[in-house]
Amino acid sequence: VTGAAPGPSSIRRPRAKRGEGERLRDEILAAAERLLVKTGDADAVSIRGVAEAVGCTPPSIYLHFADKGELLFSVCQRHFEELNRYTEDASASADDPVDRLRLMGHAYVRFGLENPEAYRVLFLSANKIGVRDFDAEQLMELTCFGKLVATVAACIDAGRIRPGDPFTVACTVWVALHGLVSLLITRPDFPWPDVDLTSELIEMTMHGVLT
Amino acid sequence: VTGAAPGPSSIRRPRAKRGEGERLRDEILAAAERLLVKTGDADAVSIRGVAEAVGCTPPSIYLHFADKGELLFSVCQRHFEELNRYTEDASASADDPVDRLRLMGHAYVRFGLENPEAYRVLFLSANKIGVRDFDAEQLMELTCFGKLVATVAACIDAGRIRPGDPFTVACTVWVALHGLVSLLITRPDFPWPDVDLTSELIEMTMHGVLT
DNA sequence: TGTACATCAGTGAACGCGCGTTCACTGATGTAC
DNA sequence: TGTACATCAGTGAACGCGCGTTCACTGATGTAC
Repeated sequence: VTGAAPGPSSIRRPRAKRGEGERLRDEILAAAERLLVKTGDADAVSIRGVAEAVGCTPPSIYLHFADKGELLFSVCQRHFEELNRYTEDASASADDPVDRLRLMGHAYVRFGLENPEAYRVLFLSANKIGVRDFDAEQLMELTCFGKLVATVAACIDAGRIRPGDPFTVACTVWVALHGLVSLLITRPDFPWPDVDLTSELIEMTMHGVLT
Repeated sequence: VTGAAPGPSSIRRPRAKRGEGERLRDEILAAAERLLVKTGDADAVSIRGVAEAVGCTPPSIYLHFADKGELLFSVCQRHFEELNRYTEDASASADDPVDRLRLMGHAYVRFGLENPEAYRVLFLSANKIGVRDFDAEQLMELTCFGKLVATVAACIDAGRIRPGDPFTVACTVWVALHGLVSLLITRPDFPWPDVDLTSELIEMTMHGVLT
């Protein structure tokens, strides 16, 4: 009633110096990521919302991204890199391939539970982020699936996992882990048992796969 | 250019007879279900879209549903009933509890792959369908999870599955199956191996769990 | 050293669109007297 | 049998909103001569 703020919470950021136009690009990406994580829904992130969060106007975003799809695609790439960091760190800390497999599983689940909205965007929403898709090759690399296959192969070579196609085995392992993360995220209201379900599942998977 | 149709493809349905007002309710539900299955996205189903599909006007929908959330909630209930039919049929055809478990798993996956958009709505989207939630008790019943727990318990009693809490074991089994369905649905572009991954996963799960 | 010009980093206003929902209404059908 | 009235099953028009995107522009900073 007392007419406090002029518009919405529109704090204008200062215009970048001559050579620093790319700085806005980073700020847009960061803001889009924040909003995506906050809402967990690509549809809920709007160009206008991002612009307001950054403190610029909507058209400015088109100086750095062709359209909304390209913006969201870039955000996803960042999330994938974060996931890679999780599993990379985990697998680096063990020499035994079976231990490494276990640790990677735990790291994967931990990434999902600590970044549920990011996980939702990466694996739970339709793969059309805007118009753009990730192709098969990109997916292989980005989802750290390559590392998983290699680790499984090492286990098989060492005679620790029953002989079989490493790729297929890696798929079943990934599938099981993904099921856990996605259900814990989308159905937090389900009366989950009061045990460490992650360990429970990983041990079940291990037992199902080991020699 | 030749001005054929008057509005959009607006074919008006005839008004119901005096006592048959409830018929529109069914038609709305059916149309909403069709649209939901076609788009696979609750956000993409609009009151106006449903109205046009039915052949009535948007306000008519409010004669039968309080708001959009209530409409979508009702559609979900129908899908859950369909899922129950799948698993019911499958489990009825085997006496051995382990066989029954296997069959239920296959039926669950089959439901998901044959009704991907329904599955997406039930298990992949946020659990806020509009404003309404399914509560824990409803979920237990609707997802046919109770049957799964009972079957697992039967397996344990028969000494076929390693001793443990049936509920927890059922969770890990569900989690694994869900992971398969959801990844096959959301990532059809992933270079899945050319094997029956469903059987592969179910056998892995069984091997991980059986005595 | 001065000035015209190019470029960079944006802005302001508007476009047309589809959305959920509300409101006042209409016309057919039944019922009471 | 006639008529006033209630109810049922809707409709038409409008509300205000947020959206992606485009267009013409602006003002500061650098560069060439």
